[in-house]
Amino acid sequence: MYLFPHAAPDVPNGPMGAAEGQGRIVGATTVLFHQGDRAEDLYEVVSGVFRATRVFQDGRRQVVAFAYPGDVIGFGHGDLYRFDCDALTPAKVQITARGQIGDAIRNRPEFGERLLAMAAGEVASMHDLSVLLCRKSALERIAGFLISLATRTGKLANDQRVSLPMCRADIADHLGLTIETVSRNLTKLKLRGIIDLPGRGSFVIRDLDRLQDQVECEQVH
Amino acid sequence: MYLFPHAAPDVPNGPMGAAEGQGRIVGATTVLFHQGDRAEDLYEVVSGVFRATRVFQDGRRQVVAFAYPGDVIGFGHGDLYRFDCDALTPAKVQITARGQIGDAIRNRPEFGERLLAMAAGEVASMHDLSVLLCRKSALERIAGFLISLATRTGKLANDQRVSLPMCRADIADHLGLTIETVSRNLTKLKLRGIIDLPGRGSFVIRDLDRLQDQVECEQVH
DNA sequence: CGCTCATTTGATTGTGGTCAAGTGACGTGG
DNA sequence: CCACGTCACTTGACCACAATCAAATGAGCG
Repeated sequence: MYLFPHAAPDVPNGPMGAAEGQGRIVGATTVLFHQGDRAEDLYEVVSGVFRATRVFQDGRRQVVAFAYPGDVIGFGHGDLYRFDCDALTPAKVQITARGQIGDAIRNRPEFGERLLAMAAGEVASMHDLSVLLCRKSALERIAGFLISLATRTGKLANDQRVSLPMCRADIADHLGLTIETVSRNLTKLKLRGIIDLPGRGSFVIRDLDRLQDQVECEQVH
Repeated sequence: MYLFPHAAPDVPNGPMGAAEGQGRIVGATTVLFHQGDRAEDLYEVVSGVFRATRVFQDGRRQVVAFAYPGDVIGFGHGDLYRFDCDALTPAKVQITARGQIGDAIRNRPEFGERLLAMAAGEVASMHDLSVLLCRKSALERIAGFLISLATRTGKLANDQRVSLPMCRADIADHLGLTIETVSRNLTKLKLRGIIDLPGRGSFVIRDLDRLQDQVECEQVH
């Protein structure tokens, strides 16, 4: 679909190349598209954070992913977008019409390779999400989530303030938990001195080793 | 990674095209590759069913996916495979060296487009998995799993016998449940007359409508 | 200040996990 | 052919963790 973590570093001109697309500045809460809209564009996040949400008939919600700079949104849909996407912060996106992609691949095959590599990264990140969702304890999921946020913002170290632009409900719907459980376990991590919660929109890792110990479900090999 | 459901119908020569690769027949329990092996090949499932498994330090296991004919395995890894993959049944696979992919894209850009479409399908199926894992009740997950199996084998109808080549432990590790819970809920569906369990390796949908009612978490729109 | 909304905290319930025993299918060897 | 062993699965009893219901606290803003 859309999330290509860490594509940015080696993609100075953006994954689409500098030629395509136009930068667009959007405010917080701006909706890029709705579930069911015709899927006409790809969006590369230049700055800010976006949220991809699926809503179900019974009111349940799943936050499929959060998109950070370097991630690409809009890939992996059919004719219609499969989820809502809106901005959690003021943001900037680079837009590429999907219709141009076929042409672009034909004209510059290396572009196709790059897209493919991004798709592979996307698949890998969905794997990680499914592992997170399979982890039994709420504490493990939350610790894993915090680590993934810190990693993606390049702040996986002690005493760095990491922005937490999504609300508890978003975290809960992302991890398959309730807001109460998220809150309780964040508090638990804080009481243990592992993290700090200096206010609404951020957290600080105080003891990275112990935070990683919570996520003991690391892969063998 | 690897799962491109329903790619087969419109891909008569296999996703790699008839030219590449060689068919290979393997027996049940054959291991295609291990987690950590150098990721050198793509495998297209021609017949049979494969299982992709991640194992964690603490012994927990996740069955990331089951691969059916038309699905492709080995995509979306970095240098190393990210999971084990073995056959659940006697099977046949079509092998393409990953090293040839770059060349193939450069020479035949439409090949790149096709791979990209497959990757998109793969991402979509991982979305579905994450929805399945987020669904609250065990019954919903199992009902959803049964429906997805029936769909992928083209037997989504009443009174059709659907093969169930994976054991309870595989299902449990795929859905984030325990074997006992899987067993109990299969029994529950059977007692309600929704499915039949005519023996080890298969099930029969007796009341498709009610089975789908169990999975009421359908998407809006 | 007082409203609203997000978050936290508390009390209770319920689903699914855990531990344990029992059943059934299948294969082998006496 | 049947006894036995093994393995997968089922069933049962109990318990823990997270969901639910409910109330309190805190932050942001008019």
